[in-house]
Amino acid sequence: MVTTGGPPTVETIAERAGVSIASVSRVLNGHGGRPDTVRKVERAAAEVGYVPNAVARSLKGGRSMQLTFAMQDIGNPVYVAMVRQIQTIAKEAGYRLLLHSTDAVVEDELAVLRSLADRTSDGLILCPIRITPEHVEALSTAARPVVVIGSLPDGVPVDSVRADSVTGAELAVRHLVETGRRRIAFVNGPADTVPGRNRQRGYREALAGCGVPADPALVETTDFTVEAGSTAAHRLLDAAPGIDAFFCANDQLALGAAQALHSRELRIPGDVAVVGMDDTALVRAGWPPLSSVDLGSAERGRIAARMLLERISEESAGTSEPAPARVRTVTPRLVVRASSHTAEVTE
Amino acid sequence: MVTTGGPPTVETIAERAGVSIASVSRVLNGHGGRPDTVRKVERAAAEVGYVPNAVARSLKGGRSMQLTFAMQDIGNPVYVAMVRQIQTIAKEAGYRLLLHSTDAVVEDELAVLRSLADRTSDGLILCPIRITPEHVEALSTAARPVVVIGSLPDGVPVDSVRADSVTGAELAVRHLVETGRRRIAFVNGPADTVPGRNRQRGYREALAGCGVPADPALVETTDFTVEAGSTAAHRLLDAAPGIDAFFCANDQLALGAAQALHSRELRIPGDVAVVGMDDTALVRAGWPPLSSVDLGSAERGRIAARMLLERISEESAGTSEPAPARVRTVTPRLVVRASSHTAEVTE
DNA sequence: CCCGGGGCTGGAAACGTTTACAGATCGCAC
DNA sequence: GTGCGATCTGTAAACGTTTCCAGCCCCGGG
Repeated sequence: MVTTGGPPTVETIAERAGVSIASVSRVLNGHGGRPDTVRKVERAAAEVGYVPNAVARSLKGGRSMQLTFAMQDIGNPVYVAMVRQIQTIAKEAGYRLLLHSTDAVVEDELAVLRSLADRTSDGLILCPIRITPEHVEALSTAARPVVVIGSLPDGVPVDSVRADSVTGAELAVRHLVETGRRRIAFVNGPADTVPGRNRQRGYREALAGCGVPADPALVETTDFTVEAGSTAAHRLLDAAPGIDAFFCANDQLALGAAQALHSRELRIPGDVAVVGMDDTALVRAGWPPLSSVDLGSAERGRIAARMLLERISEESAGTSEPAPARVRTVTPRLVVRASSHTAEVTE
Repeated sequence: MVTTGGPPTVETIAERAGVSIASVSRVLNGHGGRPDTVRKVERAAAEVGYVPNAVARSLKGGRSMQLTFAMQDIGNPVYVAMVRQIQTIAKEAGYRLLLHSTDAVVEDELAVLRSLADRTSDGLILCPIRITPEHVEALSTAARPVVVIGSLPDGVPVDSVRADSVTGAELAVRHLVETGRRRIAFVNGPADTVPGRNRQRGYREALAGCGVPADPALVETTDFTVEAGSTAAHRLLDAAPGIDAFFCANDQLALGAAQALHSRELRIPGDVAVVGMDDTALVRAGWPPLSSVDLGSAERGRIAARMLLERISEESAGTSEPAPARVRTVTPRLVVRASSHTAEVTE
């Protein structure tokens, strides 16, 4: 009476093969069995097209073989790069990947963290844009291993992998100064975010380090989009004469700045150099190809995924004391392309 | 003795509240109960920070509340647009989203289809790049509802939502002809894919319809990337004199063509017009902003998600006969921007 | 006072799998 | 032939939830 219409289960196979469900399970998981038992079970399983119910398996085993990646908006190429790496590593290890766009809603991020307790996911990679006290609380009490891509306050017992935007910004500014630029404008993203603050700091410190005077009129703060970049660049060009370079906190902003320059018939890099940040696929979209600081998005994704898997296996190995939180920092790398050459050169 | 170290379960709450697990479940699902029972249970649940085990719930209920989206590569902005819509709709309906990159490996696509039987996912949205007989077989016997984004042979009992690339290509070519272009080159993606074939057909038919002679020397076939677009454009410009427009089967290809033109100091659209396809976020990345045919990626994603949810609820409503396969076609829309204006105009 | 009925409640089964345990089977050496 | 060990097998429990069903309580009407 197991031969109902539903999909085949171990019981269906057991009946067909004339053995117990325990034997079916053992054979199917390669845990031994007499040769003829193995044969009968495998045959029956193939005949009915048996596929194990992963949900039941998860319930028994306590592991869902799913990882979650939560970021604000998959539209951002930086997150796309991360998703790619994470997905690849997850797949290799036999995990599926759950995607979560939080739209930068704090409440959503917290909901994701809390829902770790529902056993749906074995671990979480989170890219928070801001860290509130609630985040710290939720991270500390997370029901499953979490890896944060971004910077965390000291003392939060959670692994993290961070970019070094300060150094990254310095790389860009120094490069511009070294190639003869002096009036270097800075188009930044929202200043109340961690990346925003750090990139601003790197910009200032590099200028100071190079002995170039800082001019507040050369800094604009706006959203991380192409349109915002264009608008900001226009504003800067109107207000501050003599700008010979744009350093932008983001490739999107840099593309926007490049458009503003084009529409004013200014030449890149002849009249004005442009350097972006993140080194996303977008650098090859515009003209000329965009110099950009690679903050290691792909690498951060890869490292985060590896760290998470490691935590998960540590956890299931049941070591008494959990290892202390690990922090990895990825070193930035400046990629010079035509948009910041001294003379106009095809890359 | 339920008070073990593990996470709280209905049993933990039942003990604490002095009621049975059945009552706990009922209260927590809002299925009535005496006021004081409700109070006790809710209080106990709050005290221990109870979160229901979604896996157990799935096992009992037969639904995982997860949808799967499988495409070749999340790096493609077209898929990003789809993911966004799908994720939004899934979330609204209480579903989580599983992502699957198949890297265009047929075997992977089939594996995804077959794994629908493992109960992990309640439905699948699939973007196949090619349809093999194995696909047809696997689609017909899929264990869960599937919606295909793309074109399916007649008779496959699966919902699908398709773009109309033929008409889309015609829109682009007609627009170019109407604005005075005569030597219209075509940079296509791989010709052995459905979109590749259809875009080629649209190009040819539009030319014929407009009375413009077709010249095989004006057509290049390559991969769907920026670099390939640039290379192909260079080849065409070398081989076929007098080209005054590029129609590209893809925004990436169009950006590549634009770069080739820039590096040859040809003006867009003054000397050569450029029109892309898909109307992705990339159209605003280059300069000038790119005209493009919107094939409705976002809309296709949205429709596919809705269709899938509808199928799922039909299925669980247990209607005797499944409704026949639905096919929806999204009508393309030409978005004219500066890259194909008759005279150079800032958008 | 007794009976009937409506709403709550608790016990138990079910979803499909893995696995501990005990019992069966086998081969082999004595 | 007997005893022993190793290997395999089947029964049953467990994972955490929802839900069927029977029984209970309480209340109102006769």
